[in-house]
Amino acid sequence: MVTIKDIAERAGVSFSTVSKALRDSPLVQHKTKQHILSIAKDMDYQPNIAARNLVSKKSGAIGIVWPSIERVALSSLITKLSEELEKQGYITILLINNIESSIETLRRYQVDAILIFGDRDSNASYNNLNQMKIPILTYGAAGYTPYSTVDVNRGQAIRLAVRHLVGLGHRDIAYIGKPQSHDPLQTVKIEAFRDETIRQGLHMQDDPIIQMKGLEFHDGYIAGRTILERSTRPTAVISGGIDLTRGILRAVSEHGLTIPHDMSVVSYDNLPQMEDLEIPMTMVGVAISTMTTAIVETILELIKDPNSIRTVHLEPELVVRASTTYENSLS
Amino acid sequence: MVTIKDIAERAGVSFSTVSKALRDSPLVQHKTKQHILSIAKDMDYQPNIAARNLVSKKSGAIGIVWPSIERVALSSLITKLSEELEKQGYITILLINNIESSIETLRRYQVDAILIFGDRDSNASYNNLNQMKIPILTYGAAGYTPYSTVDVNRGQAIRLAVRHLVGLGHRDIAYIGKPQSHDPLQTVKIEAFRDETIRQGLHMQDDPIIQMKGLEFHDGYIAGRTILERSTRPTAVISGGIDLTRGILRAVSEHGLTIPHDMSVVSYDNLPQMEDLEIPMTMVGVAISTMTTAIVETILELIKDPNSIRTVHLEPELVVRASTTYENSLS
DNA sequence: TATAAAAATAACAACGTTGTTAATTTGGAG
DNA sequence: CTCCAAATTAACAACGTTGTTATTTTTATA
Repeated sequence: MVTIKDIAERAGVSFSTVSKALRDSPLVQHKTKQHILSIAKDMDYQPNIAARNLVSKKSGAIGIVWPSIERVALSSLITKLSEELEKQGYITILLINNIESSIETLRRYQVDAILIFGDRDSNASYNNLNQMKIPILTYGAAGYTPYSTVDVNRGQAIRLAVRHLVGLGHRDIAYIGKPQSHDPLQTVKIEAFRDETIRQGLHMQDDPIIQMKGLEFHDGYIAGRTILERSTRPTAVISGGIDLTRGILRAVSEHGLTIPHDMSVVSYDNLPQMEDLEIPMTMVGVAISTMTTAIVETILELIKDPNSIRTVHLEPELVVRASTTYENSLS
Repeated sequence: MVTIKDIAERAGVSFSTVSKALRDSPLVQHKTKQHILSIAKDMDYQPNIAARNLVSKKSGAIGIVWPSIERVALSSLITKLSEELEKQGYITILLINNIESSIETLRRYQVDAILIFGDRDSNASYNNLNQMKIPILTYGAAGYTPYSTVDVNRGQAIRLAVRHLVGLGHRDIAYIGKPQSHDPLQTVKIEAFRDETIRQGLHMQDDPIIQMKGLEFHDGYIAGRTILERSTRPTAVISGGIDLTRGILRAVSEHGLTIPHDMSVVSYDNLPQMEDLEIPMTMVGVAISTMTTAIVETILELIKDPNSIRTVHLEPELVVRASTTYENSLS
C-alpha cells in the first residue's frame, strides 16, 4: 500500500508537505501541489483510514440498527442514507440484530453515532441502555426515547389524504392498513383517519377501516378484494403503504375495474416507485430525500455537539397524480 | 476514552506491560495480569480500533455487496453472516449499491475482504473491475467470475425433492418457481426438475412448470390457485422458495384443502422458519448455518492467503417433515 | 548588496496500539 | 553472600496520518 512517504520520496519533498498538498493546504506552493497531486494519482494513493482515524479520534463510521429487515419501505431509505453519509465521509455499519447487542457491537467499534430504526415493541429497551457518550438518533420513536429523534407526522399525512379526497367530492372512503399486530406507527394513521373523516362530516355505514393480517402485498390484495365485493363499494381508498397499494391495484385489475375511473386511490409513502405503478399514484408522505437530509443533518449536528438533543418532526406532503379524480366522474 | 496508558498509570506499571496483560501474553506475571485486568474492567476500557488497525495493517472490516435488497431469503443469511464474522473479530459493512461503486467504496475503506452477492445480470461487470489485491468472494456465481466462489448445487436440491416425492409414489408433480425475468439461479432449478422427472419416467399431461410473474408470496398464491383449479390436480408440488411456499399454503387453505392430505409440498430453501409454517414443511436446500460456515471459512482463508482461489459447492440436504406423504393416502 | 520579512518547506510530536529489545528484579547454585 | 541465568518489567520503534514548530529559501526594501 502506498503512503505519503512513498509519494514524498518520489516527489523529492518531505512527507509533511505531501500531507498538506493532499489536503489542499494554502501552506504549499501551487506548483509543488500540482506535482505531488499528479504523483499521488499516478501511484494510486489511498489515504490510510486507520491512521487518519487515530489522529482525528473518530472512526468515520455510523452505525445503523435495523431490528426488522422485513420493512421494505425502509430499505430504500437506508440505501439513500448510506449514500449520503458516504458523501459526508462516513461509512455506515448496518446491524440487523436486536437493539441491545447491536449497540454493544457499535460501542466496541467506536462508531461516531448510532441511528436506530426502532420497531414497535422495543421501546422498553431504550431506557436503560447506553450510559456512554456515543450520540444516538432514533427514527419513528418520538416521545418514547430520551434521544434525538427524527419522525414523520403520519397522522397529518392521512389527514391530507382524506381532505384531498373530500375536496374531490368523495363521501365514502375506506382505509386499508390495520394489521393484527400492535404497531403504534399504524395506530397513529388509523386514528387520524377516523378523526378526520368525522371532522369532515362523513358517515360511512360499513366500517371503513379494513382489518387485515399484515402489511404486505398479499394483505393489500385480500383487503382490496374485500372492499370491492361489498354491496356498496367505496368511491375511494387510502392505503397504508406501498406494498398494500400494489396489492390493491392487483385486486382492482382482477375485478376488471380501472383506477381512478371506478375508484380513487391515495397511498401513504412518498417514494419514486409510486409513479411507476400501473397507474401513477397520488401519495401522501415525506419524501425519502427529505428524510435523508433531515437525518443526516441531525446526525452530523449530534456528532458535533453530542448534547444537542432535538426532535425533528417532518411534515408530509400530498403529491397528486392520476390515481385520484372527482367523485362525480365515477361510473 | 480510556487508553492503556491510563490503565498503566493506575496500575503502576508501564503501558507495554498493560498491552501484554490485556492480550494475555505469557510474558507477564499472573498476579500483575489479574491486577491489570481488574483495573481495565473497572475503567471500562475499550481498545482503540484505529490504533490496532494501524499497526496490524488490517481494517478488521469485511464488505458485503448486495445489489438487490429485495431477495428476502438472503437477508437471514446476511444476518447470520454478520454475527459469525463479528465473532471472528470482523465488522461487516453492507453496501446495497451496484457492484462497481460498492467496490470502489470498500476499496477506499480498505476492507480486508469483499463478499459479493451477485445478481443475475451483473456478471459482465465482474470482469474488468478490481485489479487490486483485496480478496473477493462471490456467492451464487460459480463459473461466472475469476474469484473464489461459494455456491449451492441447486439442481441437486430439486432432484432430491423429485426423488423423494417419486419414492412416495407421486406421479404428477408440479413445479412452482418460474419467474418472468431471466434468472440463471432459477433456470438451473427448472432444468433439473425437467430432467429428473423424465429420468424418473414421469409423464405429465399439463405443463408441470408454472409460469409466473415474480417470486413473492403473491406469485406463489396465484400459482397455487392455478394448479388447484386444474381439472386433474397434481398430487404434489415443489416450490422454488419460502415466499412462494407461503403463498401456496394460503391458496390451498382457501380452497378448503389440507396438506399433505390433499397435496404434498416440498419447498426449496432450508430455513428454520420452514418448520413454523401452517404445517411443518419438507424442504430441500443448504442450511443457512452450513452456508455461513462455508462462507466465513473461505473468507478467512482468503484473507490469510489471497491467492488461494477456490470454488466451494455446497450439497443440499432433504429434510422430511409433515408436508409430504404417500400418494395412495391421498383422497 | 545587506537584511528583514514573507513564503515555502522540513522536522517533529502526537494519536493508541503491538512487537522487539533493553533493563531490572528475582531465584538458585556454588 | 556472590554471581549468573531466568523471569519479569520497562523502554523504544513503528504503523500512517495531522497539526505545530523550526528551518530554509525567496522576495522586497533600504
